[in-house]
Amino acid sequence: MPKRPKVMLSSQDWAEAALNAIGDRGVEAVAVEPLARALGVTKGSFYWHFPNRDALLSAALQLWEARETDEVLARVAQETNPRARIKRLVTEVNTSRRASRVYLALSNATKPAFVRDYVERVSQRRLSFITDCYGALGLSAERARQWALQTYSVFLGSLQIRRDLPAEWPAADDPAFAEYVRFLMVSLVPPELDHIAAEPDVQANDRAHDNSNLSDYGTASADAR
Amino acid sequence: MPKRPKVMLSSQDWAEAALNAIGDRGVEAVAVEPLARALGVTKGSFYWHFPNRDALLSAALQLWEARETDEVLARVAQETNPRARIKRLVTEVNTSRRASRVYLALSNATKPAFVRDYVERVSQRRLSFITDCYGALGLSAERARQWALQTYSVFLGSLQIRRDLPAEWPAADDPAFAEYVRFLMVSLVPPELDHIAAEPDVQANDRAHDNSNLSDYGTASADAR
DNA sequence: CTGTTTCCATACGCTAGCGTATTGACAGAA
DNA sequence: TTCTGTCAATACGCTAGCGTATGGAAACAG
Repeated sequence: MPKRPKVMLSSQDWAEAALNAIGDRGVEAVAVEPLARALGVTKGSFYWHFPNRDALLSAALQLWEARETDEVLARVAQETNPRARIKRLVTEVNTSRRASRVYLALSNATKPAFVRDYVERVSQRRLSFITDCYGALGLSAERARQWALQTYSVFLGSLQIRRDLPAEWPAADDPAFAEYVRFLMVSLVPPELDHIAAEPDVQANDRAHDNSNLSDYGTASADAR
Repeated sequence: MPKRPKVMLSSQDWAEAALNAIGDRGVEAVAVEPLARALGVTKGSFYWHFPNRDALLSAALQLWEARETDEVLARVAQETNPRARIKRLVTEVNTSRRASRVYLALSNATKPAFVRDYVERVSQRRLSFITDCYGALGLSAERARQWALQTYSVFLGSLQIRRDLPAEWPAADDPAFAEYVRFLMVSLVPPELDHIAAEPDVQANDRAHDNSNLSDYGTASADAR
């Protein structure tokens, strides 16, 4: 006697489950039949909502890209000055463990080629955001680019260390974590950078209002090279 | 009439091919029949040299771990002082593109659980090596640990950026690359660290290492615009 | 009550890859 | 020559997952 769940599945539910599977066991785990089993249904359900597996993956990736953008916007809304934004970024590496795993899994996927497109767009957007933060401090384009590459490298590397050597990484509640973040900030946004903005570049304050570079997909600074 | 190649395959050849497959298309690509086709033989050859697929993967991983250790030793042999060693490390991120891809592929693999053991050992060894470099500069254990985490993060993050956003990364022959490395070194091994051994005030690092971050480079590149 | 739409189950064929069993070719030793 | 060990080809069965086809049950409309 198969029980009939009153609540029926939507394509959103499938995409959500796919994203979870990616975070837990990688892109390969986005398989129709195993996912159906996990959701308590069969393939028959899936192939009503989606034409094939790639469509599910695309839906999951769109969901991911949208959320990744939303989260960045949420972080931006809270912090106003560039220094606080960068610190926020470094700190929040340790908040959503799941988001980290999803990103790492996706960034390494090769099988469906279109995954790379999503990863590239998100990565590009993140880097552009950081670059803009340094630009708002009054740095030149080339110099902001260097600082941003360094900071984004630390950001990405932290994700990996926390995954591959969790014992070496201080827990978020450990006081050593806060201390390490302060340590990082000295290297990533040294105090002198604030004086750069004050001295030679008076329009640095105007740049503080310029949040629009987040909605334009980061193409503005992409052609800076 | 099947041609008989005079040179027969050894288990080493299989392990080598497996490593290449990992670097090119991920751990999933270590499949018996496809690899056999690539080597111009059939499964019959493989199952004489190995009992199963996992054995091949183990062989490839042992090969990888051994070489990873050897390469580090080779790097150590060339550079004597800690500062040069760290710079070497950062620079050589861009030398062996293949080794980078292999590491990234392995570090994201989940399917055969024992892969994680190899990755963890290699990662641990790398981090310890960097920590020792900073320790050799006279830093306390806790301090060296922070610096090492930062440097290893940059190291790992650079690998990812170069893979996911190759357009944003300067080519090894580009003069911008050498400039970026010099920029990084100021953050990762600031000059003050050399004098720490003489003055054991560990807390002074925070203040000390921020006094020449920009003076070094503000002159090096006359920013246009 | 009858028909239609929506969502899911079942059954089927297909492919790729794993592992086994058997046979065969060739080289060197006896 | 004959025997034996080494390396490889072939043939087979098995599993997991994709995609299709078809049927069925519930909700809703008329």
